[in-house]
Amino acid sequence: MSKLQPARGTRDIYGEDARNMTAVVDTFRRVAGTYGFEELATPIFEFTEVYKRPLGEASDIVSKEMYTFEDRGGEEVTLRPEFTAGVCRAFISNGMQQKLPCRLMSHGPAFRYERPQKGRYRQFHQINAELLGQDSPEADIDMIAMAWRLLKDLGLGDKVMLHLNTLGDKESRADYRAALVAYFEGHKEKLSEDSLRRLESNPLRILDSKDESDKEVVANAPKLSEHLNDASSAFFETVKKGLEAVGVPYNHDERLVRGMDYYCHTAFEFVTTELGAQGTVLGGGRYDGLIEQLGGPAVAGVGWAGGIERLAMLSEAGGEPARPVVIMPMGEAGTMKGLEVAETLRGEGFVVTADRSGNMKKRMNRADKANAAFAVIIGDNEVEQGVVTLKRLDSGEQSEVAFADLATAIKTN
RNA sequence: GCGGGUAUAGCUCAGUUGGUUAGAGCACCAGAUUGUGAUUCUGGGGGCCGCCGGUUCAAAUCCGGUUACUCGCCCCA
Repeated sequence: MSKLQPARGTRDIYGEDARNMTAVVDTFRRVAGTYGFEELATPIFEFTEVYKRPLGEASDIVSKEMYTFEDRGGEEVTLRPEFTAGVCRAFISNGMQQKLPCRLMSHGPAFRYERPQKGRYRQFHQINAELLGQDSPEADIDMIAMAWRLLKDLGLGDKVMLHLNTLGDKESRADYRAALVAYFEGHKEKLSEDSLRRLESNPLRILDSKDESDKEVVANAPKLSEHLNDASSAFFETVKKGLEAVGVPYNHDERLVRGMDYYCHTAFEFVTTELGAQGTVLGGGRYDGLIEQLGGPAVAGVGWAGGIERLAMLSEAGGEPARPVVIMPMGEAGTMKGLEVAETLRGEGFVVTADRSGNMKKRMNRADKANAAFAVIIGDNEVEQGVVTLKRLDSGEQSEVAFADLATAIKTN
């Protein structure tokens, strides 16, 4: 057992995992591209202020979830825990409000100092899409439709379910929050210890508590849908109608909430039951107050982020790598000719590697393990005659082929 | 930060009521075949039994601690 391990909550990604994750990102790029999104790569760390300001000093998030450091120049910096704040900062920094709307896609690592679990790492990877500068419900529909198309393209149409809710506008939210707190205050004796704390810090979170006694209390709690003002319910109705129009199945989940108060209207999550407690595979919503809170103009925003590891685990979209052609030169002349032949074949689009060490048996053995389709043997005999010995590894049959005919012979075999 | 489970070879795992040189399969290396693989046969390398301490004549095995992994809780921007 080696003592050299990656740091807690981090891991090396290679082989099948790497292929699956790459496939998720490739699919994301292609799909988001068809919705007019362009790439924005922000730094993976920012001044701590960028992440801290929208959250409020005292929250658990700031105090125990962020990777925060003081750098050598004495600056407080934080490894990005999510994409949205950094994207909004980039939007402000680069004056992007000059050409609204902005459709921005990003992907890469993010960091949270948490206890690792299945599908939850300290360094994890996300795909992220933000649509800035559209405050109409149709923008929300576009975003959800795009997420749904991505999930379907990843083969997850049957494995995930869309949970949808509205948080209403500022006024509706404040109204509801007050009603909710009043209700829970009257049922304190039945609430769990955790929820009593939440009553102070984040009452909406009591709604998705996993405690059985809490669930009983929640069942009769006032509903947000009963506290929506006209504008808010009209907004939500449009979103629902739009989803039906574009064929995205959804489930109105009144317990789906967001804690931070820059969120408004649409909140959604695509959830699977196949990943234990970490069922959310992609989630997002509308955050019209965020950019202003960061010190920018009043620009509306709606976006989502998806966990690449979780999506990759479910979809296994990576497939197998292309089968290589392995060059096996024998002798000096063969080695030189082998270099030349390899380059020619690569130019034709083949995956070509060379195995120049060991006896023929070893080389064949390695070629077999590499899942090679062909072995190309080039010895002194072959060089003299201007041919190679081409062996098809699946059948074991082999024949001599002129240099000039090699690419064609491989293609047609 | 809090609770449960697990820790034996590169991987997956056996290992009896504590008992003498700790096993298997797969993988790896070599040979049978010095220019022909995947099948077969023969042989081989590899383990401080996570770590530290305790009980005992004796610990992979029992006890305590610790670390890592894992499942859940908190949190989830």
